Amino acid sequence: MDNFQLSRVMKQYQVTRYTLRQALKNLANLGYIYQAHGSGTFARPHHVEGAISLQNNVGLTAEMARQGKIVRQPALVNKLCHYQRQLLYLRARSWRKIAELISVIRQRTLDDEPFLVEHSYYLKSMVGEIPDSALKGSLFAFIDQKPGLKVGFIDSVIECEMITGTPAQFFNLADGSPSLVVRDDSYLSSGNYLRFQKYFMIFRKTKFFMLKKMH
Amino acid sequence: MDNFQLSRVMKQYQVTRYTLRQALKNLANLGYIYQAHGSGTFARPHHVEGAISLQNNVGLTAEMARQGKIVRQPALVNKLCHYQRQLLYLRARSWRKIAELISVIRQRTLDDEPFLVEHSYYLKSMVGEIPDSALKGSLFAFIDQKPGLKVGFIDSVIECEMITGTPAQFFNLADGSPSLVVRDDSYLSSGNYLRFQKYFMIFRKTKFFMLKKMH
DNA sequence: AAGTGGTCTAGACCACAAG
DNA sequence: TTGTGGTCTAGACCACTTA
Repeated sequence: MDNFQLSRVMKQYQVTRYTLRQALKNLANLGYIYQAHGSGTFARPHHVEGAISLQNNVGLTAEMARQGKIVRQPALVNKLCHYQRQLLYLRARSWRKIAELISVIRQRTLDDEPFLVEHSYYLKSMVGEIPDSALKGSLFAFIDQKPGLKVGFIDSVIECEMITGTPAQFFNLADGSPSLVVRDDSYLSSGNYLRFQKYFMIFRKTKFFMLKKMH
Repeated sequence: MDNFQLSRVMKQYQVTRYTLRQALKNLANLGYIYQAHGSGTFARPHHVEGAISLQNNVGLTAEMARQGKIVRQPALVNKLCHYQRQLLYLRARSWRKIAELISVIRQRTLDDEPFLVEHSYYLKSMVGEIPDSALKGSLFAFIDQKPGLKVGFIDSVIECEMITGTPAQFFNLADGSPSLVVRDDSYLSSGNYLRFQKYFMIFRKTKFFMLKKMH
């Protein structure tokens, strides 16, 4: 008579079925478990080795750290960081007016080998000035700590591009080599536009993972 | 006094807030609307032009058709379809035993130009024999119609690979050209393994889109 | 028949945003 | 203060799987 699992867990954690199902659904959407109608809820084998989950919300560094790999911003790179204001046409969705942007270019290594080049463009009206300490450390933490700057959702576009110039040099690749490119548009919880980013990733070391549930 | 929107919609469709919120959440997860805590629910501008949503569940053909583009399996390609049994080591997650597979190779065009090459490997114990009519038409429809073969979820891995041989020839590209590659592992609603697929996509015409919500 | 997942009603409290 | 989104309790019915 101890085999009804749901009731047991409900009692154990003192929650209703609704709450428990919300939690399980979140795990299912991330691919950690699956729910089979009529038979039960089951654990799933671990994810693809070395792949970056497109559904994670912990950031790239933490995502790779979970797999025992280290993403780092090498010391030499700090010299290359740009910190400048730009007056640009920002074309993001139906958003088409002149805005003052702050651009940041950073490079990162994976286990001390070249991994990605990140170009970020922040709306200055949103973030204000960015201190050097934030540039060298975690820009994510700097944004997150500012009141009213909670990122709500991000549009991502993934494609393959030929690279030249600085990214190619950082990767030790010839001009015209392919690269996986991710273009992100970040919005606040309020729906307001915050920034866009472009990640150039070294294609031989980059795999993206995602789970698709068929309604 | 007509400005309370949620109550109005609840009355209009005769549903409770729970049901309405489930529906809105589904739309939000697909990126069609966003919900801002305290202010309301808003429509979002249309998606990136020409991009393939990784979260769609309508199949590639319907996805592109929604954007006015036509994915087709050209007549000449049917001659190239393989239909053979193979005895292979199938390495899918913790699944590692000898299984009889049915392999299908198909090519597709986008607006009558080369677009992708699809390699599929079905567990014969699941699908049985596949008639020629299904190969030439919609394999998706054939699977879906068989009782007990409802696809529940799919693991996808996206990367960039150099291609040679048949895919390169179909794309009119030189050997060693880059290609976007998607590897899918499909599972039934019951959690049982069904098939794996590999899509080689012409990189200049391929963009993937997805929305990431930060809990 | 029993236990499960999927869906729904009805009602409640909190946090947040805007007038 | 009002209306919103986010979360939760309590209870219900249906569809599905398994014994």
